[in-house]
Amino acid sequence: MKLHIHDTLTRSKTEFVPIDASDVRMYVCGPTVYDHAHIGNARPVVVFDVLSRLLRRLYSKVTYVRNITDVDDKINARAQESGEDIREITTRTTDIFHRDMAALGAMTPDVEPRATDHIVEMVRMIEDLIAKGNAYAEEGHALFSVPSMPGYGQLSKLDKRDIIAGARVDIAPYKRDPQDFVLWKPSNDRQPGWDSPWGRGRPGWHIECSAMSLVHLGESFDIHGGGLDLIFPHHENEIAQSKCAHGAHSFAKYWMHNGYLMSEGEKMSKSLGNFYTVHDLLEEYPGEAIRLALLKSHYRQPLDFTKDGLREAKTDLDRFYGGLRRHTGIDIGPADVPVEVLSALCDDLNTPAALSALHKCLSDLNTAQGKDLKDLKDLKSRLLAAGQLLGLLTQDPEDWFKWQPAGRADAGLSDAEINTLILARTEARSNRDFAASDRIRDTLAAQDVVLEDSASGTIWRRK
RNA sequence: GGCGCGGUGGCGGAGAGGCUACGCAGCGGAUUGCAAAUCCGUGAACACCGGUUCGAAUCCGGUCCGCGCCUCCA
Repeated sequence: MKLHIHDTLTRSKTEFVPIDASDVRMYVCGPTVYDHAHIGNARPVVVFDVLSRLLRRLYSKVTYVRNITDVDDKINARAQESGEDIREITTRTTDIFHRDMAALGAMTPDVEPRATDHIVEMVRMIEDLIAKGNAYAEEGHALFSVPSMPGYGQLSKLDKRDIIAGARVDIAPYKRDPQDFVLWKPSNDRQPGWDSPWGRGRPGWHIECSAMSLVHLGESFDIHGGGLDLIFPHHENEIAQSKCAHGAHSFAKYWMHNGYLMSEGEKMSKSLGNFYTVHDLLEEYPGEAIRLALLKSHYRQPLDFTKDGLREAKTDLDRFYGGLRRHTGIDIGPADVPVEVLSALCDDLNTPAALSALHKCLSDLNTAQGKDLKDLKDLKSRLLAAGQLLGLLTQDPEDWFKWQPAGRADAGLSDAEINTLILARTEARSNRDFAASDRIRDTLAAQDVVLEDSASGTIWRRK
């Protein structure tokens, strides 16, 4: 099946044709590790995780690179405030990021390069740009000369006048042109720095991604992804650096950007305090519910992330896992992903349409009572295969229903206590003592434990 | 000011010139000791004003509302 994606360069949906079908290469901008990832950081991780899963289904080999930015002035500022060592901040934050993203069901990228491991390549690239006349050194800085690149501004569709008119600060004296941007800047003794032809310093923001994509994917690769907010200046400048260094036909063939996030109807901002970190949300909700809440809208649409939406996503998953739990005894076999799911994803990653098809799979399974075993096995296998492609429905239903929030003040009833109460209730029911039976059910309900009676016994779940 | 995105039923959210998804919630029914779960059925929408068209939620123009970006520092 042919994959179509929306390319930011042309602002239109186009057929995806890989440069090399035997190795599809994708680069996505990863986090700057100075603080916990918020839900806005999680969106591109989840979106491009789905894309990488889809690509792996369509092509024999995929190389997915997502970097860690561990040198940045925001990190330096954090170290200044807290007194914590920069290395400690970046290591600790990276570990938490890994755990949080794993909880969202995001697979580890094939390569996760760190900026500080690629300083040599960055310096080499800057030297190359200077040698080619696309950059210059001035007062300990190295700067990219924007007028040296004829097509600058193609990704963001900004022209020179707009960029200068929009500049929010006075133009630094070491710039030859107001649009020029920093490739390398000098560091003082308290700032991290590396020796370079321009003195001890550190890289500018954009050069790292140009250098890391070069090392791990080559001069040309297929897809470059990230959030909408990175189009300008970050991606525009990456294009400038890489194309000037390696030729007009080099660098990313397609650009994909996910839409921005709002939170509870307002734009996310620290002053409003409506800033959900993934880490905090995971204290209250299963990671899979967060993932589903993100995938319920199309990746390019604006998304208003709310607790209500999260609760709804959890309810959706209760239904899916409920269906699976009812068929626990049915083994699964190899199954094709339903064509509706695959075609939805191949249409520019239309996850809402794919989820709609996933619900159809569930209905098919739920209405299959009385059908023979082979049908049930097929239906269950198809549902799970479809879920797998979306990174959903990957856990044991029992684990899903027994999950309880880590952030809860009182731990509630243990599994064993619940089972004991259910046993007592079953005894009461067999004596037709429904008053006692209902009392026990009310007790459990007060602890957010819901019972379901069936011919084969009573099962329970936490709400 | 410049560039760009969006406004769909009570809610979430696809689609996109005639076939009007899907989910949650609601309502009616089946089932159940009663529930829960499940199943069956069901009402309900395309921000506003013009235009194009046999036909517009979908295309065009305008209005209103919400949001993003406008380098290096923050």
